[in-house]
Amino acid sequence: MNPPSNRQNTLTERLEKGDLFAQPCPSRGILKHVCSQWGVLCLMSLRQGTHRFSELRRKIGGVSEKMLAQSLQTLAEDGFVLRVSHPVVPPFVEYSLTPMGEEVAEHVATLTDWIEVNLPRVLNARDSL
Amino acid sequence: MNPPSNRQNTLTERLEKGDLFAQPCPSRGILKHVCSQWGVLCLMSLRQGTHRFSELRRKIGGVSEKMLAQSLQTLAEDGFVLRVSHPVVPPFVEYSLTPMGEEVAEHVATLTDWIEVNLPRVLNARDSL
DNA sequence: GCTATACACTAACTTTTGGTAAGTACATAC
DNA sequence: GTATGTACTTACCAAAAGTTAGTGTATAGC
Repeated sequence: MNPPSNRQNTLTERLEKGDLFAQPCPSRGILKHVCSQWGVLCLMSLRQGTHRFSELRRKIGGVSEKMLAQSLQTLAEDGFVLRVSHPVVPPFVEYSLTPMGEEVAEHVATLTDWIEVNLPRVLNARDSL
Repeated sequence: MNPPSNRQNTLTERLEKGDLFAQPCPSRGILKHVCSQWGVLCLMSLRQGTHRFSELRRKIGGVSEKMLAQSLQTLAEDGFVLRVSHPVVPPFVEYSLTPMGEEVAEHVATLTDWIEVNLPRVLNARDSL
């Protein structure tokens, strides 16, 4: 008969489900990675299949190599993107979505689709200010 | 005579539907506003009803007044948020979602919900690196 | 009457992040 | 032998985000 909740348990319980309104919640970080300008574009690109680094670079207009590498790295760390490096020269690296990545990407896609088709409405709203 | 407005026409045509992969597309800006750290939190808060500035400030853990004001302003400019200022003293300002705001907010919510419930999976993926 | 607080901001300043340009090693094409 | 492509990294600078303090007025507590 132990007291059921020590500090560990309450912390774990708290983290079982995220709360974005809570300042220290790690879900905020994930949201940042997924919603970052280049993060969403990476996810959207990879939804159409495996890509090499340079393919992504050409596809995503305006990314710098630094930001692309950084975005892919954080997405890989979060388990959304799989990085496969073939040890050849010149370098050959393939990026693809993990199953978890496909899930988020799908939700992100519905959002970006909405924005793309409703662009005129938004521009209209801006004009009529 | 005067410069032809066919430039505006081609521009308008181009902007009829956005393309996030295109560098100069204004949908990128909208995405930034909607997906910004405080932008999403504002939308999620307002989905639960009209709020005053200070209510939002208390609800969204960790926002500074500057960033909250800025986020609400850009969301209002894009037509997602309605700002109603009652000319009384002390100030009384109410923020709510426009119909268009409710639409985006819904899509953002499915994303944030996914992140909140799948937090453990992501944290797990990070640990097993 | 006097101080404190609440309200919704804004402005000045500092820190963090994002973006740009260049460098790396090696291979193929011209 | 020069140019190009590959997947990055590093140093540097500009832009964004965060922090702190201030604004004017009205209620609340002492």
